[in-house]
Formats: sequence, C-alpha cells, structure tokens
Amino acid sequence: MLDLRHVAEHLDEVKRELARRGFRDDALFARLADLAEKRKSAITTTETLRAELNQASDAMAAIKDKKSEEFAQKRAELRTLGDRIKEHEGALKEIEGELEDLLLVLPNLPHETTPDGKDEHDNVEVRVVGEKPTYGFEPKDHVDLGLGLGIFDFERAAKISGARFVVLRGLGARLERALMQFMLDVHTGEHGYTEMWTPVLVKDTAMRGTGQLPKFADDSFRIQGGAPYDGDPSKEPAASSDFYLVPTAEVSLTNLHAGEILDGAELPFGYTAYTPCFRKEAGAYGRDTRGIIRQHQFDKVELVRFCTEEQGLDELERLTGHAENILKKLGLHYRVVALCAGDMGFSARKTYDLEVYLPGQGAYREISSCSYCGDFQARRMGARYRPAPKQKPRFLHTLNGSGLAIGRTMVAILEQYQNADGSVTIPEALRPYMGGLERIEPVK
RNA sequence: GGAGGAGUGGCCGAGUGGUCGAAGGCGGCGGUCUUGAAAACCGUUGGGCCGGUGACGGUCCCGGGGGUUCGAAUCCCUCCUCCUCCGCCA
Repeated sequence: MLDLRHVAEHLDEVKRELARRGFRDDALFARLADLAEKRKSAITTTETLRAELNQASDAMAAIKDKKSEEFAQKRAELRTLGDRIKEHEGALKEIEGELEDLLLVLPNLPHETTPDGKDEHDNVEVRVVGEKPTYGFEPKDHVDLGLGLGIFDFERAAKISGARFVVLRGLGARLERALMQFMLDVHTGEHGYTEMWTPVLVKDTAMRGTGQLPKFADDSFRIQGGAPYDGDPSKEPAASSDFYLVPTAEVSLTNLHAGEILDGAELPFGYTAYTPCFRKEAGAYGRDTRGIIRQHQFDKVELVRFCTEEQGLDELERLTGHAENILKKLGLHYRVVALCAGDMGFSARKTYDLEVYLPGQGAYREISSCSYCGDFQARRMGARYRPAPKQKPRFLHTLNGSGLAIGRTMVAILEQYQNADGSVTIPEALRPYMGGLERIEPVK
C-alpha cells in the first residue's frame, strides 16, 4: 500500500510512476484526491467537537451534586453533542474505508532503477552464468525424460486430482525431497537464513498483507469456512472466515512480523521455508500444459528478508545472489534478467528473474523471481522497526525470492543433465542427498 | 465437541463509571557516585492520526468489533486468543 500522504501530496508524480507499469485510472486518482481532502476536514470537525465534549464532561465531574438542576441540564445538552459527534465519526469512517479500498488496489511504485517497458519482451538481460550445454544428440524435454525414468505419473495424478498435477514416483519423489533439503541446508548454513516451518492455510488478512488480495482473488484457492473471524466490520463474517492456500511461502513468512515493531539493530535478517504452493493458474489456459512447469500444487523453498530503507537495494542483490548460488552449486546454466516496469508483480519495486536454460525447449524459463518491495507490504500489514532507541518507528522494507522453485529445478536438472541413453546424471552437490546415487537410469 | 478461567504499556502487575495513557516493580536509556564496574540515588522511557517551521496543542488506542452513558480500561453484547478439566483424534 502506498502512503496516503505521499499520494495526495504528489499525485501527478505517483500517476506518472504508476503509468510506467501500465496502471492508469484517472477517475480513481480524482476520487482519491477528493476523499483525502474530505478526510482531513472530517477529522478536524470531529476532533473539535470531541475536545468540546471532553472538556464539558470533565466539568460535570466537578459538580458535586449529581441531582442538581444544573447537572441535569448540562447532561441534556451534552447528549445532543454526543449524537452529533457520532454522526461525524460515522461519516469519517466511511471516507477512510473507501480510501483504504482505493489504496489497496494501487500497485507499488517501480524503482527508478527498474527499466521501462511494457511486457516480458522489454526485460533486460543482466548477466548470463555458465555455458549453454551442448549434446551430441537431440535433447529431450523433461516429460519424455521423466516418463522414461519412471518418475512421473500424470495419468494417475489426473485420476485423483485432474489436470496440472503430477505424481512423483520412486527416485523422482526422492529427488524432490533431496532438492528441498539441499536448498534449506545451503540457505541456513551458508547464507544465514533462519529456517521456518509455517502454516500454508492463512487468513485473508495475511493475503492482503503481501498484496495477493484484494486484487488477485481469482488466482487463489479459497477454503470455505474455518478461519477465525477477525471482527472487521467492513466484511461479512462469512467472507473473512475463509482460509486461503498460500500461493507462495512469501505470504506466511512476510506476515510473521505484521503489527510488530522490530529493533533496527537486528536488521537485516532473513527467513527461509519450504512449503507447498497452490495456484489456480487462471488466465494460463493452454500455456505450459505439458509437463510440470505450471502446476496447481508445487514445492518451493522461499527466501524472505527484512531490512531498512537504506539497505533495500543492496539486499536485493544479496538475496538474488543467494538464489543464484543454488543454481551455481547444481551446475545449471542460467541468466538473470531485470524485469521492466510493465512486467513486474503488484507489490514489487524492482525484480530480478532467474531464468534457467531448458535444452528441451531451447529456451530460458523462470525458476526464481527476486523482488524488492520497499515498504509497500510492511505498510499493508503494519510491520515496523525502530532505527535506534528513542527514534520514531518506520516501516520495514521487505524482499522475497524463490530459492528455488523445486519442480522447475528438477525440470532443469533432467534436461541439462540428460545423457544419450535417456539416463540423467545427478549433480554432484545433490548426491549426498540421494544416498550417493550418481545417475537415474531409464526403466526397461 | 462440552465445562470453567483469563486477556492492561518491552515484561510483571494495580486499577471495577469521572482530571487514568493508566500506580508500583522489572527491563531500557541518560546522569550522579566510582580508577573501572556493580550497588545506590535522581531523571527519563508506547503508538496512530490532525494542526503547527518549531516549542507544542488536539484526538484516538487498556485482545478485535459493536453498544449503554454527559463520561468506559472499568457495565452490556459479540468475536478472537491463551490456560485448566472432560471427550475425541493424526
């Protein structure tokens, strides 16, 4: 969420910056500016009346004889005043409610270092790491490889769950588990992250905190009933008592510090967690229907960092490096691209995508997305830090990135490490996690 | 699922209708003392919003929401969370 004050006082600048990412809505901005004005005057009015009432009430407390004529008369007077205050407060509440609704649908401002551009074609390649592997044969894609190895079972997955699901069998399931362990060990052991294990069923407030709601409700799986009603009067109890399946552990991890004030001396720090992730993939009909690139349920090890405003950009480089380190250790060829303003996610100010090379497709595909969100998420969830004792709290700056998406890592390993006979070599770094296994052989 | 109990400032804890944003203690910070430290003593120590260049003023916040009242941390309703006991269970 953007700062109301900032938006109201720099409206044209905000409009210009949001236009960079393709967000244009003059009517919304006009309404916003109007409401911001109304809010101020409504506050002034109610507070003036309040002050009057408080003063008069104190005076009544001083009257000794509560049965006197004077007392009764004052009471009658103040009753009217109280009613007026309630009216004004109701109006103010309505204004603030509408303002918040508007602010919640505004995306984050792109950082000045984020390149201009409309869509993925305008993304900027930052660096290429490793060499594009060459094969003395026609490389297969991960589906043919996985089926040949007997580690994928799409038919049985469809039987129990439908399209966009997979069952991993034998060494495939083992590989999934190995990757999870390997990634968590590297991030905790070498990059200083604290390992967390979190719920994956969260309340709507958590989804709002990181920016999935209210705008992207259609992309999320919603579980009817069960969640505690938080007493938010702007919503029906039924609407807010649903759980959501997290689309990424970013939701669980970042919201951990909602409503808190952290000690600035602790910053920066990071959390890592393995969780399953759930996405409807609405609007992706027909895309990546083959294989396990795009599933309704997938595993991911996530990285989340909290820092100060000053640390933000450096932290993005650092976090991106941590995710890259996994690819490097696995010996996977990849490239880093800076997303252009038009291709960035809702909550991001600046994003690097890590794209791993897939010989089966002859293309680079996203395997991690590392974003710097500034104070956008922290303001939505009220997560702050105190820079130094006695200083005023400020909103935290948050970052998140996949480290990495496990299914896509498996795809990359299968494709990049494939051999002419259809076997797949296990990257050395992973062998300790695979019981020393060096390669997976095709089934007869 | 059933029956009870409780939620107050960083923490502990008092407050049961009126100058209470809230006693007291601990912790934190600053100071006195000390060669240094401890102890002791003194002072200080929440957040949001509105106005003001500022000193500061106003207002709201005692788990969340709503209500009663001239006035609520204190009374009522409701939700949430935690604790104890019973039942059930991976």
